[in-house]
Amino acid sequence: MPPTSETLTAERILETTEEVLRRHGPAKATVVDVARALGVSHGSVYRHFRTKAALREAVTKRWLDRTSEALAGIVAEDRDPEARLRDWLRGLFDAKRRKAGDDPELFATYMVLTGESNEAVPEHIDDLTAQLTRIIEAGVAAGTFASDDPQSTARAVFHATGRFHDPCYAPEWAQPEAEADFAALVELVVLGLRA
Amino acid sequence: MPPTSETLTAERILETTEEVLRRHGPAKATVVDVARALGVSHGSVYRHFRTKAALREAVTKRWLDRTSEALAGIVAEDRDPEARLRDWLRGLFDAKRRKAGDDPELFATYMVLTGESNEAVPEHIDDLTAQLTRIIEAGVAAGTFASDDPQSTARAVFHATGRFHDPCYAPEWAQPEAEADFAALVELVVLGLRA
DNA sequence: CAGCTGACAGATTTCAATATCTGTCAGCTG
DNA sequence: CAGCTGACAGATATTGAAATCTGTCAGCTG
Repeated sequence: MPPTSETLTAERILETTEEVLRRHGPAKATVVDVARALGVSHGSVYRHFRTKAALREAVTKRWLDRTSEALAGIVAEDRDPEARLRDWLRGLFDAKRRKAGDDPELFATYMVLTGESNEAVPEHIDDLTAQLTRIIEAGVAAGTFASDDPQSTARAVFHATGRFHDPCYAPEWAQPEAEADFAALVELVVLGLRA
Repeated sequence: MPPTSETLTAERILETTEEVLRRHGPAKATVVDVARALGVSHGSVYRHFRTKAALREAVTKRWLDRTSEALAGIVAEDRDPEARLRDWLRGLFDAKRRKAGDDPELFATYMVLTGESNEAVPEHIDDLTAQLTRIIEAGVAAGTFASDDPQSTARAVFHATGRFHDPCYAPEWAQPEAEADFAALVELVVLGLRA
């Protein structure tokens, strides 16, 4: 829990809200709980976030952004685009699977939060498809990928691999055939992209 | 509603259960309701179905099988495998989208039912991937598709197109970009299959 | 006076009493 | 006597009263 004597900042509220969500779950985590954990009145929390929904959405955005940032490194590298695409898809799958497997309750909590939020998820998907677009553009430039519209192709690749990053499939990720299915799907997608 | 004077048969119970589910929804449709609609005591329903869950699962299976049967025709045709694959994927997408769009409440009801059932959905998926496998095998035989393991490739195609047949994406099917996204995804998949 | 508090109204959630449902079975009926 | 009925026990769902929460704001405090 963060120290209670510093000035109250949006950042500290977000950290504490994450903590309260982890402890109480999405259904029982109240603004009053967050305020109590921070040692302030709940009115002070409303000074930084207009509504409870806005607070939850901000927490959700932070959580999603952590995944995007981890993958941004692969996009920025200067390597064979096909290898980067494979690593990027693998990185996304592993990150999601790890989150879902390591702490299923927390993952379920964020599933509820993303379901509530209208902005956070589309923004996250835009982030990710923008990254994919850059990799595919690099592949087209290098002559290894064929695409007359990298943005649309990136969407197609993102949709095609949904089974291995969309949270609604999280239960399947633990099954033994998941690895082979992932490999087969990536192979199909990469073949479809080749010039 | 079916006539009440005929002998009580599993088939009549299933029809009436569908009717009751359509009218009352999954949460409020009880075995007593079904028995009342049939003009019998609920004990008689339990003579044909051991539990309420078994009754619901049987209704779910019937519903899913109707989709499989509609697509089986395309598999059996004697045409260019690539064209059949395109038609099959289009047929699956259209069938699901129509079900979801025409009667959203009934679709939501069946989403609940499939969520309850442990057998029906995997069986349905096995049905569909078996159909896909036959089309891909035909393509390999004809030399238009490349695959060293049509069954695994069929799974990959099924997974790749999940966004356009998996009910968890039903809300997206009504959006204007769905058509273009579907076309782009089918193109990617077909390119990935070409010999 | 910028930032925090705490009382407040209306909305939401909890909880326990009450009603309904599931699944069984002894016995009725045609 | 094959098939159906309806009463029953335990499980589940509904209901409404009480408790809690959300969001506001007038006023306190450093």
